[in-house]
Amino acid sequence: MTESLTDQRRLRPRGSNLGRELAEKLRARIIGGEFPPGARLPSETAISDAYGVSRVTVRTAVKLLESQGMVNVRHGSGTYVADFGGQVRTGLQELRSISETIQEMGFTPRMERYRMEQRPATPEEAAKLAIDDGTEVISIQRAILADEIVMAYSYDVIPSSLIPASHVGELGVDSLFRVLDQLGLQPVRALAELHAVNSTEVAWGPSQPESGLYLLLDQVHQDQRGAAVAYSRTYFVEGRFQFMILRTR
Amino acid sequence: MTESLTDQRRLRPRGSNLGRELAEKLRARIIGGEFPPGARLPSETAISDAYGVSRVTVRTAVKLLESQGMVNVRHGSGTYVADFGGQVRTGLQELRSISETIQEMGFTPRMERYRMEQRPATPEEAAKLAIDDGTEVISIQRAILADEIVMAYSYDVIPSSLIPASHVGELGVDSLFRVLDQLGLQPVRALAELHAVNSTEVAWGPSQPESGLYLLLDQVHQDQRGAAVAYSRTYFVEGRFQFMILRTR
DNA sequence: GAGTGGTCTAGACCACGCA
DNA sequence: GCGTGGTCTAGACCACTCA
Repeated sequence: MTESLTDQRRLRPRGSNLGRELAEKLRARIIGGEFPPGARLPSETAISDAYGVSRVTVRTAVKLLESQGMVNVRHGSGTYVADFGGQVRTGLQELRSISETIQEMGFTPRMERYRMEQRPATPEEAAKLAIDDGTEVISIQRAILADEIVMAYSYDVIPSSLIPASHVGELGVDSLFRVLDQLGLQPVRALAELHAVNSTEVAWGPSQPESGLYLLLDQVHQDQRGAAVAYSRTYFVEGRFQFMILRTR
Repeated sequence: MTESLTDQRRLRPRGSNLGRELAEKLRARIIGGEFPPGARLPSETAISDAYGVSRVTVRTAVKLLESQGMVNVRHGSGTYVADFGGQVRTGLQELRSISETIQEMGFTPRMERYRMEQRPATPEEAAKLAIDDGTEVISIQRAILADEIVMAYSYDVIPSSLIPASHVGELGVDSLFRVLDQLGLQPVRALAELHAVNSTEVAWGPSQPESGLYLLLDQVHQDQRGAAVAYSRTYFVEGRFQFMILRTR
């Protein structure tokens, strides 16, 4: 391996780090089929040598993959690729763009904006966003697709004051994360609530899921200073998106 | 600080580590009022000196506290005690007994065993528990109540070999965690999958929830060695139990 | 016993905030 | 400009698995 990760340090995108990058590369190799489910990854020292990074860095990468349910680590034995049956799978505790997640699992993400309007915040939205009742917000309804199949319907609310007119057009078309990122409002944490929902009023348009069964992720996104930047209710169509979480004591 | 954490290495309980211990000590000082909400903790180097551990270890401790919503870390400024308003908010990412959680929310937990049998594992169960097809397992169906209201219906499977006959009677009556703990099989991690479920076949007995809507926590509990000790499918009645999770980048 | 992951250290340099 | 947290390294030793 002649290409060292550290050489590219200056070119790295924001919010990235060597561990994260290494995790991406390993994930790509896993999805690419080089390491099929059940296969053992090279040892941590071997990976460390191959990529020219320290073992500590390798370990942060492996831990990330583990928390995403991508691999299982067995002390004294090795790190093995998990069997996630080709489904989109993601670790809940890590805040990431849905589009990114879809892409990394080897599918093509797309947004479809259904409706967007500017209106006063409802009391509930105002409470979630910690703004005054009736403050102007931009409300967006969009569908999130992977390979043209709807993964989720999302209802997002953002205080209008955060979005300059020049960027409004991108909302609901591009990834919400990407838009916020460009404005320096990258969410770094989200306080999320989980619910099961059964309703025919969530979806719109053609090809609505038959069951009407969703996993609702009700979350407030916060920026680095702890300020609320967005309130999202994202309804994931049950069975199309796999949420997992590594719970530890 | 004369008492160095590293000196006690041999006395440390299993499954612990310096970072976790340090987090406990810091948490105790925070709860004890030494650092009230909004206060800044000593710098990482200062803590590292005071406790005789490396800064890397301090950072793992601080990260743990941050993931529990105990502190907010601000780059270039410091680490501040969060204002958690007296509320006990149990995050999903932390593995705890449901009974314990119910108790901490001020309710009285109770188990109601509906059915228990010993039988060969189904292929799916065997796969989850990493045992051979057809290995004998104990299957338990129980309801978990808080103040006599059903919070969840749980379907648990445990390899028979793990449970001595003397403890079988407690299964499904006492907290599963407590029973496993007594056998030295305390789960330290669980790989959980989340699903929305709508079914009338989950619940039993009288006073079944009308909606049939559940949040399913499908999880494999593992002990310290990574061995699967139990496979649980717990159906939480939607709306009666609140799951929160702090997602971070 | 060889090889794997688990833990920890000391030290370096970078990026950010704040006065 | 100084102090803070953010990242990364090289190396050490321990605990575990498996042949």
